[in-house]
Amino acid sequence: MPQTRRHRRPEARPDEILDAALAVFGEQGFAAARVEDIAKRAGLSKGAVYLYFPSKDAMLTALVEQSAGKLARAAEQLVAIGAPGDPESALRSLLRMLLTAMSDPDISAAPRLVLTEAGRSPEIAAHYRSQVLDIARRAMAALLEAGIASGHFRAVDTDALMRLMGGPCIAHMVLTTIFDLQPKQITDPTGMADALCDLILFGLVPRKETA
Amino acid sequence: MPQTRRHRRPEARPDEILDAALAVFGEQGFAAARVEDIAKRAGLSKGAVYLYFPSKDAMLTALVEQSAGKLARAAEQLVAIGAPGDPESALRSLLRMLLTAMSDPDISAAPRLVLTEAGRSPEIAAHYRSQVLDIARRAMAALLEAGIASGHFRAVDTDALMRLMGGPCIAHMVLTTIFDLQPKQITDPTGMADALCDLILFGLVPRKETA
DNA sequence: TGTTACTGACTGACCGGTCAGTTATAACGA
DNA sequence: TCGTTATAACTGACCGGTCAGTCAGTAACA
Repeated sequence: MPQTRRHRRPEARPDEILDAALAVFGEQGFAAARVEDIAKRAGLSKGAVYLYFPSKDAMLTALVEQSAGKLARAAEQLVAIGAPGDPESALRSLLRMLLTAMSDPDISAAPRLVLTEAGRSPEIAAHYRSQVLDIARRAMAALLEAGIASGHFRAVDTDALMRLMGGPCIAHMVLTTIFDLQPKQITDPTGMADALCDLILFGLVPRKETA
Repeated sequence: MPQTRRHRRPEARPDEILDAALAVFGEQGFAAARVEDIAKRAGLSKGAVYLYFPSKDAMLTALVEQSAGKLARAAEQLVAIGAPGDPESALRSLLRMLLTAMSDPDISAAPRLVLTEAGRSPEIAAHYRSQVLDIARRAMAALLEAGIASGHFRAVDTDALMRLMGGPCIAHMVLTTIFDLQPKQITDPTGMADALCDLILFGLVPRKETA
């Protein structure tokens, strides 16, 4: 008798299958991924997978939904962080959190998958847009407006700021995980976040006021 | 007799096929794209495509190589732009050029394809990295170092700056073409480039020196 | 004995790649 | 000018492999 019992926690199957699916989709892309490989990785046969999901497409949808939910919750926390009267450190926390997340292959796998599959599937794009991007944008807008109101920030365009903050996070993910281009000097994500934060706050041009 | 002559410029076929391939790969992704659809779009039958390319993979490779060549040449021009003693406007030109390119679906189609397929194909990733990213990084490093040497810029990390400048361009491409998220206030790419440039140069925190 | 969870052989559709055959044009000779 | 031959360019039916999805059967429990 094998030590792994067959009837052990069948209610955990969907999540186990989704974990496996995320790994395989991430490695091969959705179209090239084989359902049998996902099943193998989850310790099941192909047929068993179809007891829990009606189709391969449904696995991708469930995966995206799950990951969008997690990120949406994280984004809401960030809105809460933006509440106190120190927008500069709120911005720093936000960047640190985002870059740390993007540096972790386990966390960034789902967004990366969305990035590569959203072009092919409008509903995935729309879902992610409404569940993640819009929320992130609102969080940033709140942070920015609070900063402007308190005089800490200049009055700049929200979309420009969204691209300036979100862009480096996407770039970091793309450069590190897809092109294997590691930063030379700054190796940890927190350091990179701080360097970016410093640039975003104080700009490239030196200030004459200080000393 | 049909007005389209069969023997009309057969030497143009490879480029016509690549144009069609770029469109179809861009819409469906490489794996899901059908060679027959590419052939149809190029006004040929499937068999004819195989007179010019040995395999579907070869089409993708040729496509990436072609586009990488174009971008590499553009990047070299940008190094030349960085030469004069005004690094601020060089940076502005660079950002304008990149964002304008990323806003044009015809131009951004190839980088977008690389973005979605590089994860699955190490050789594409390596090729693009060496032919495009490394050159872009060198161009930015040259620009930054000139700016620092002349006292126009603070001494910041090259990789951080690369992410800060390249990131918004990638973000712009991803947000506009994949998620269909247009900026609210700033609609043209030049305006967005200028807004970003202003932020990158002068930062979010207001300066006390001026008035 | 019944039920739940699962297996893996199988089916059918799809698609990359091949190739025997077709067509349009050119080249040539009378 | 008109057959005849040669050939470059192309077609589309077909082959073979792959894989999503099915289902009859099996093993492990209660």
